[in-house]
Amino acid sequence: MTDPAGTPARAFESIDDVFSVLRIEGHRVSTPCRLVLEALFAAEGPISVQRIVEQSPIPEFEPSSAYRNLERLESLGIVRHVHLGHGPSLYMLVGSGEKEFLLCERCGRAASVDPGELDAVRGRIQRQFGYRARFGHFPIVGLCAQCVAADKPGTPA
Amino acid sequence: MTDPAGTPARAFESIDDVFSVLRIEGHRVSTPCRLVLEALFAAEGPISVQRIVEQSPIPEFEPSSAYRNLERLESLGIVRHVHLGHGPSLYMLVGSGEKEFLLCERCGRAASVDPGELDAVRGRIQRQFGYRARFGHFPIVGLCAQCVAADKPGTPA
DNA sequence: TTCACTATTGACAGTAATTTGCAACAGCGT
DNA sequence: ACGCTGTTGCAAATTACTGTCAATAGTGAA
Repeated sequence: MTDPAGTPARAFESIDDVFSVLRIEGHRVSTPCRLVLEALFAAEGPISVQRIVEQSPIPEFEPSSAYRNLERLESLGIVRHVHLGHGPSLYMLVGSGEKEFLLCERCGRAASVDPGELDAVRGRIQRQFGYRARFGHFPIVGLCAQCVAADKPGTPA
Repeated sequence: MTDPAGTPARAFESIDDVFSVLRIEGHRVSTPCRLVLEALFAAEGPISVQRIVEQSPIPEFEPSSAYRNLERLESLGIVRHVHLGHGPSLYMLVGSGEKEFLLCERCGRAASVDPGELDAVRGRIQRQFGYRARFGHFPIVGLCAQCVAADKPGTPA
């Protein structure tokens, strides 16, 4: 909902939906491609290339192939990635529950929320600066409630 | 203004102020240390280690020394760094105009604003999620006014 | 001013996350 | 089943750092 002239944002019900799209677009559905998508469909949240590769049953599955597949899937609007802190990029399927992220720079915990929840924040930023903020690629970074509390003078660390 | 139990946030008028603090804290003012600070004082905005090193007149000045000095200066609250996009960390002096950043993920331009300008946004985020957001380390990322306009249906790319 | 102590350096190797080059291989339309 | 060419595995390259260590050079004291 509300995706003006952006990514298609179609939701894929199953892996086979994605395979169809890939073939229609003239791509091949290879084993690494399949493995990447299986990992993404199985994952709870955003996952790293390392996780994708090491949980695969085929030992010769290379990170470079995972990167190449993810890159293509991303260019087709099927996958996107988020940068949570200093670690590697984390990949997830588009459409299956759009999320935006708040990251605590102290404890490292990331909270994911539905985009609607950030519309007020986004609205204020757009009115004030003309920016349309997206917290799905780079999160909102700061201190979470717990770390804010731990920071308060009078509260011992 | 408003720095509850955080970094000292003293402003350094000159390089020599910094040198004094370093010596008082028991550190030595070496040539690389001097070069790093000169680069930071001369810079218009946040700069990379690469820029610091390659604009130095001493050819044997190593990036690793720059990193070590920046790390210490940062731990003393004299320097901080920001991540603008996928490139290397960018370093700047603390105190000489606290800034927070808005980054356009399309055109790559970063706008810097005074923290006060983001207080309304920050307040809303804190009330809604309990997070105290800081956009001085990771920026607000989205589309700037120009790129939003270019994105509008009816406006050719 | 010289001395000695040791923080800091240059040089270089190491690491993590990717990216690139290329010959061999394997999807897929026919 | 065939063959075209998109993809792969493998290896080497790249980028942004981080770690090691003997040599050097700031600093306070003599």
